[in-house]
Amino acid sequence: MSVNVQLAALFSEIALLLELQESNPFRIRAWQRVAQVLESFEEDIAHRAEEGTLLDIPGVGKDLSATIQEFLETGTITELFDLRASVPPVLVQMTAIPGLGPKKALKLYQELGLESLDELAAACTGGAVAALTGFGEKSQQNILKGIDFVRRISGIWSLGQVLPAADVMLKSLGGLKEVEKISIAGSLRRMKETVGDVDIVVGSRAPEPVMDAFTSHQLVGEVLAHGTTKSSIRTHDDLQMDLRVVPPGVFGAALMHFTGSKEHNIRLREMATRKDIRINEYGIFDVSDLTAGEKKGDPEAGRRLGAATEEACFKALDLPWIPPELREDTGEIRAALDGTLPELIELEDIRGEIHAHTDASDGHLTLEELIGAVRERGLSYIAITDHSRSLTIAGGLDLDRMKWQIDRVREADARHPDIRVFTGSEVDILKDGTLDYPDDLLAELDIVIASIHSRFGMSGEEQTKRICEAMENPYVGVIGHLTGRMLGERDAYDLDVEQVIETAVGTRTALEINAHPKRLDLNDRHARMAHKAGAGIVICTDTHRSGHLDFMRFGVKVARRAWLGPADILNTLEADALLDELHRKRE
DNA sequence: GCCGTTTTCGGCCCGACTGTTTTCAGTCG
Repeated sequence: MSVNVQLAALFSEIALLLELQESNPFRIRAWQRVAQVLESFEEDIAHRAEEGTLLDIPGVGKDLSATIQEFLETGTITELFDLRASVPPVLVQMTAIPGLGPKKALKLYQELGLESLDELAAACTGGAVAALTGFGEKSQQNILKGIDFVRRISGIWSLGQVLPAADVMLKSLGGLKEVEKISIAGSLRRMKETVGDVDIVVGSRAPEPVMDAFTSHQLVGEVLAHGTTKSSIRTHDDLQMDLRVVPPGVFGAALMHFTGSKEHNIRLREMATRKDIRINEYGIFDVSDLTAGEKKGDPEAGRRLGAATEEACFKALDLPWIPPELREDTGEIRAALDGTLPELIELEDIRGEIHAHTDASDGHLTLEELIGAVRERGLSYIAITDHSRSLTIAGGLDLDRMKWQIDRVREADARHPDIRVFTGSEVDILKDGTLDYPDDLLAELDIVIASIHSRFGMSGEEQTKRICEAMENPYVGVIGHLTGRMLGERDAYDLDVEQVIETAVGTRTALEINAHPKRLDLNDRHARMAHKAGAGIVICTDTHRSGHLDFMRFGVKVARRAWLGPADILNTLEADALLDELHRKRE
């Protein structure tokens, strides 16, 4: 885990502990804000500290910069140490229960003297919670359910897990005659690599039938809230979905609001407030002529400057439309103001796939089936990159089979004049950084992707050296799935990503954005870092089965979140130009 | 705790739903 991410987690913990101490809410927000900034901060925070430019980071002042320094120098934060000692751990556990925040957790702790979630569950069963003022029978039941939920679920979902359910719900609701407009919102629309829930926004003049259809849908396991404009459900698989229904005339404002991110919205509103403009889910309002009382009562008070579409809302703020993938408060508002928003890559820009497995190793498609699938999707080239000999578990090809493979791929290429079929391999990087095939074999291949599939436990220093060593090989065009992480299953192995990127630039080796929804590796932050440093980037699906080529859209989304355009991705090039790029290091 | 093309002090985004209350606090997104 990078220092930035470590610090972000610690700052979030400090914010929560301060909240449980009933500190000044704005002080709490200061810690939260910097935690969020650090999470997506591209540069290594240690470098900024060395440069002495910590104070230039938005939200970092005298105290927080001193805390960052302290952590970098000592590995600990005194304030956090003290907070942990003074806040009972059960309070932190309680705030993970849906519906329980700091205030209620504190009340339960103080009134009932609880020390664990088990004791809280017992207090609920015994009726002690319902007897407290501010709580009742319903709260008591909800807390019991919540404890069960906390113990069962991580609340982190990968895109591949949520999209099918989201599509089903979107289709069902979209088919209702009352629904005029509908869209996914929230982190799923921003295409974060993992999401906590599914947000849907509907434009309709008749909200009740839409709400009823939503809360009684066959996917629903439990209804969490059911209002006239807002409802929440949990599916049988424990995935939460929130639906918001607004009049079609304010759909754009609602979509913008519920797409977030929260930090992006806050930044926009802070900016708008200075100009006496109010932003909410009903529109962008000029409130300069209103009294304080008028502003308070009616969320739609004032002169509406925009609401129907997102474009109109951004225009009302003198901004161009900002793509959802950029709305993370990482400089997109500044760029929009300056007119320097990047042109982002689209799925249609991708010309070919260069990482795919056939049934010669562990893929499920024959060579011909794979070529057919490539043709169906309008791509113009494919590289056949089956596994190398050491990866016996995945049917890696030994030297003889590899030679057979090269011949049959060349034959296939000749058979299909409309699709360029490249020879290739996903060759294993061995423990010492050498490759699983000799150089004279690699030299025959059009495309060599080098990846790590073994010894994930090596130290960060060793692992970094191993990968950098592999990049020094002149035939290695691409490093596959750089960090090896599997979302929800396996953490990234220890690695100095900055060092690897530097070597990639120096050796002219491209880095892969692996588009499999469980991998998404490089992630958006690393991809942005790599591009800024000048590394070449390809987006690959690592196809093993029918349908996997469609993962490309996930990889494209990662690239978009990394601010990358078509010119920044190598497999937007035509076949020959791509090969030239990947072979430059062979010269 | 941070911050300033209205401020170095006084602000700091906005609204819906729930459950418990007789008008609202807490939680959530």
